[in-house]
Formats: sequence, C-alpha cells, structure tokens
Amino acid sequence: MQSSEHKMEHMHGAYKLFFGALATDSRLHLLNALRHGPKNVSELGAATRYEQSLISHNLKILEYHGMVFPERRGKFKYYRLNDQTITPLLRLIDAHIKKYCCKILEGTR
Amino acid sequence: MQSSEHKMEHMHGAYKLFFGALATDSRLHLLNALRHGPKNVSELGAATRYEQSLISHNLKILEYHGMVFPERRGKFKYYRLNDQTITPLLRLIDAHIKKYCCKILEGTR
DNA sequence: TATATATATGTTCTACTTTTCATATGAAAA
DNA sequence: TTTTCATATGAAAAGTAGAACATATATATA
Repeated sequence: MQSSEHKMEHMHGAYKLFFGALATDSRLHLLNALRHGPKNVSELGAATRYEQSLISHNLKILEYHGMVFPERRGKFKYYRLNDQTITPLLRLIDAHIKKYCCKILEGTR
Repeated sequence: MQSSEHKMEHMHGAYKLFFGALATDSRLHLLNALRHGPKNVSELGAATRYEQSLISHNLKILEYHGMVFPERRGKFKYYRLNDQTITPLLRLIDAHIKKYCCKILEGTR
C-alpha cells in the first residue's frame, strides 16, 4: 500500500529517536528498575546507583518518548513504566534475541 | 520471578546493541528498502542513494543482529528482511508512536 | 590469466550523545 | 521565612558511533 510507505518514510525520524531512547545502558537500567512498580528519583538512584542528575536527564528522555509517566506526590516525583507498549515490546525483542542473537548473548554474559 | 530478572540483567547488553542497530537513519532506510523483497547491494544503493561502503558496513550490522539474511547469487549478494520479527516489531512501535509521540511526529514531518 | 564488476574491510575524521559538575527550582518542615 | 530535602537544568568534558575515503577481496567473463 502506498500510503503506508509514505507514512513509514516520514516516520523514520520518530523511529530513530524511539530506538535511540532505548540504546543506552542507563536508560535500559532505569526502565528495568521500574518493572515492578513506580519509583521516585531517589529510589531509582538507590536501585541503580546512578548519579541523581544523570537519572533526571535520562528520565526526561524516556518521558518525552512516552515510555514512562511522571506523577508528583508532595516533594517526590514518581515515574511509572508505560506497560501498554514497553512491556510487550521487550517481550518481542526477547524472543528475537534468543532466536537470532546467540553470539551477542554470549558476548554479554 | 527472580530468574527472569537475572536474565533481563545479563541481556541488557544485547538490548542495547539491538536498539542501537535500529537507531540510525541509514539502517532504517535500508530496512525499509527491503520491505518489498530481497535486494542486492547495488540495488540498495540505487534505492537509497547511499554510498556503497556505507551500505556494506550497515548491512553487516543488521546481519549481525539477525535483522536481515544474506544469500549469494553469483557475484551478487542479496539481503532479505527478517519478516518474523522486524515487521511485527515495527508495527508495535507504529502504534506506540501514534499514541504517545505526537510531538515527535510533528517535529519530523 | 587478465580485466571488470560487485561487495567487503580498515582507518581516519567528524558529529553526536552521554556523563559530570555546578547551580537552580520546587516543595515541605522547622 | 529560613532551612532542608528532592528534583531539574545548563554547560563543559569525555566517550562513542557513523560517514567517508582508500583499498582489498571475491566472482565472473573475456
């Protein structure tokens, strides 16, 4: 279908940004730390051992891409995972990696 | 479950590489050019207007991640998309982008 | 086997992204 | 309202990956 091609074409930028948002250790660790429920920035710091400002910078990027949602509670700010899309996405990629990326897995173990 | 957490942990490296492989314009364009069937390197060059060595370098990365599969035919080498995983993956992300990344889409239009 | 065509590889240069550090803002408690 | 704790922002430094160019290999054909 032609229209879907045009769509694909002008969506490249968005794809690139989307994948770029997931292509760093720090942001993947942050996402992982959120898998069992929302956490505020300090809790994320305790969980990941990352510096505070690094966490803020990277949460901002994740938020911009709709991968996490913030909610202020008093002086804390809680972030929760977008379970609707991120969780199934990671599941799909799990399957891909297991099937097609054996070498990579060995390298990272 | 604990075991899945450990798995997630030592798979971070693979995730990072996986997403990194999709986080550039050139590789996304190459994947897109392959959506309607296999193409050899020259044909990819004609379709994308990228320089030959750039295409080879990037195909190598895509191949390493199991996103495309090569097949030699005479002096040509054809690459085909891994439809099993890449296509549904892109579809999932389409949905995410449309729903959560309106601002990004506007920026890239 | 010499030549032409197709693809791959190695290396350097450049641009971009992440991290870090310093500082600012925001919210609550004393 | 001053102090303290939580988070955000800005800018400079450090690290990394992509692009470009030159060259090498592979396959075919004359």
